[in-house]
Amino acid sequence: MSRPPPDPAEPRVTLAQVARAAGVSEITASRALRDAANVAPRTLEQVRAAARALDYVPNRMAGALAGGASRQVAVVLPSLSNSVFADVLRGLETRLDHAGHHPILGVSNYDPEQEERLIRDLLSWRPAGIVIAPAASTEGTRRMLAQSGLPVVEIMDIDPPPIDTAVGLSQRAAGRAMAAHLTGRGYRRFAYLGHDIAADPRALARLEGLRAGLADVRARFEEVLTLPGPSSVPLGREGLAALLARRAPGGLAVCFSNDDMAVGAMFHCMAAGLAVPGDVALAGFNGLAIGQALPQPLTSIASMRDRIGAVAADTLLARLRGEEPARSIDVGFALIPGATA
Amino acid sequence: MSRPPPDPAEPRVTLAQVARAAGVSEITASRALRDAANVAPRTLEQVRAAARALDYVPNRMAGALAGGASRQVAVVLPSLSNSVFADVLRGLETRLDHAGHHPILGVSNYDPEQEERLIRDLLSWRPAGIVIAPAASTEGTRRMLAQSGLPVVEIMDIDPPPIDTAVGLSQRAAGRAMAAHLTGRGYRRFAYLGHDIAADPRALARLEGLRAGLADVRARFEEVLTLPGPSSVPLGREGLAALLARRAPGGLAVCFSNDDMAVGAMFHCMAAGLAVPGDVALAGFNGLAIGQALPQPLTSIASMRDRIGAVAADTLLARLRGEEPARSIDVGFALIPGATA
DNA sequence: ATTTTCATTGACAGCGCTGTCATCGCCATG
DNA sequence: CATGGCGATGACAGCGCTGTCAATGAAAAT
Repeated sequence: MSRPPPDPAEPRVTLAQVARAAGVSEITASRALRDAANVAPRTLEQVRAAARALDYVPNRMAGALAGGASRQVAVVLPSLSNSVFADVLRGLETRLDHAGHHPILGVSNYDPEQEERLIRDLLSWRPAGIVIAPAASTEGTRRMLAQSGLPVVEIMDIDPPPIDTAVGLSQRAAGRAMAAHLTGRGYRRFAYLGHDIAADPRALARLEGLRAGLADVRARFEEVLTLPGPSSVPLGREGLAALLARRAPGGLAVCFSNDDMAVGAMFHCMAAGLAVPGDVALAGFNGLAIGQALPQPLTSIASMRDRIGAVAADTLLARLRGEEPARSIDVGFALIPGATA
Repeated sequence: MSRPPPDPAEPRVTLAQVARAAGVSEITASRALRDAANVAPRTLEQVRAAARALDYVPNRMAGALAGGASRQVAVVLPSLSNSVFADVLRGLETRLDHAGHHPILGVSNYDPEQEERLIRDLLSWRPAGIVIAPAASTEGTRRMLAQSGLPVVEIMDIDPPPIDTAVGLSQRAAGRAMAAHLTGRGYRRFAYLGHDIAADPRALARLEGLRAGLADVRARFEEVLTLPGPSSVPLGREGLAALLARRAPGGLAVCFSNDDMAVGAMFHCMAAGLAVPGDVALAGFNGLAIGQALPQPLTSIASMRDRIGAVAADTLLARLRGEEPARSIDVGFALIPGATA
């Protein structure tokens, strides 16, 4: 059982070798392997055969350096802890891959400093563009992105003025829509339960939308509780337990920063024998599959995350082709009435 | 509201300009910005100041081409649909980032052809190494990886003979452990409910482990049901409903390919008024947070996914430093007794 | 038959950086 | 005071590829 030799003098096959084997010049081989235009069919075949025979793997770094665009796309996400950004990433990767592009990934953990450093690092790979779900970005970050001269697609929220292009939904409008739904159903007592909001500008925007919506009917949150740490099922479960230790349930509608929190809250109600929505009403956000598979489907707002990823990729690719897509693309959201509020 | 000028003649700052501004040669500037060794403190400061003043962003493609290693790591995952690989990716990214490396991501969708194409593509970026959670890999894939001369870390399962290095757990042993747990608790009727198994070699390995464990007490699955599509909460819910349309629940223990399926099944039981584990016992796999936050914690096996990602990264980095870590690293697993079986 | 056109091919330079080796002082040593 | 050693710096070449423009020859046009 010996490890394959680390191949210290690794003599990688180069384009020059392929060209020699095919009996043509380097540049002709290069063209044959790319455009295929302006190359005689016979030559084309020879070059392809030689490449195949030698197991040639092009060196795209050299290619990108020499002239072509890089075909790598920097992707900066604030988190991979719940499925939200995993969904976005999936949509992104699929579409980029189809176009022969690949994501270089960075996760900022909602830390503006880390985000800035990350962007600086990723930019040094000279990507063709950048897709970012911003944390509370620093001024330096914005300047760097603007000055990079690259297409920049900011995803998730379309309300803040984009540096270049935005793809997502109006987080604020989503918040308002949920508030309207809840007040429309007759609820008059409200609480908010979220993860650490300071770091997550979109959760904050939704909260503000909720507040604005409640204010429309002169209602307000009795309590806004934010817990440290990323949103998660256990956090929602613990959170609701803590909240209900202080507040009478009767007719209280609780809004969550994310479906996973709401699902955890639902579990608490099940375990504590509380009727939903009779004793407590629960409203989530994102329309995750898990919420819809609950015995009672969760009241939520579908956020079409894979769509955001896909559209972000398409928008970026369009800009790379020199087109001028809209500065701001609203992929919308949909209220899911569910049965928990 | 005008888009920032696409900067057609984008004159990016180069090392040469920094060197000129600092009044030193290119190579000295290069050294100052990297090693900092063998550079006079005064020169060092001048170069750094110049770089800062010019907003210099190094071009690592050129750097990698010229000599240094690439500091990009190809990462190939079969899916991002459930949190399993998102967790792994998170662990990977964190550790790689700390070491100044970045993942280039590819998702194979459990398709061997796509996986092979993906690897070919990613290899053309001349990464420093590759981390892969293999689908049912083709012979071509294995050859390509072996001949690449790069460190290759295969993650998730340590049973198949690794091309180079493996980090994960014994999927088969995990299956056996669960079987032993269930038979030990007295269950004698068993069923298996999974997602499309043909494409997922690890789920298959676990199933075989389960079978082997059951065989130890002369038991076997009454039914092995695999549903098309990736594992998900709704799929588990529908799946159990379908299964119980054919099988009497009384004392049946159902094993799932993943916790999300089991959680869906739990929801079905709640909705259908079935007692768990009285009428049906449920056993998942992976120890996802959601399963543990259920009113009754799910019987499962914790698979330490972020740990796998972190260890995979560390192993790769160690190989890049020229060390010789073990060929196979077992991060283990832990049975979670839970309360559903 | 002569000129024009076009498809095909190649020579050359250079992308931005780093490894290698040479050079230059300056200091400590005898 | 001569010598060796060493820290600091730079010249040069080249990583593997592609854009640009020129050269070639054969087909098309006159």
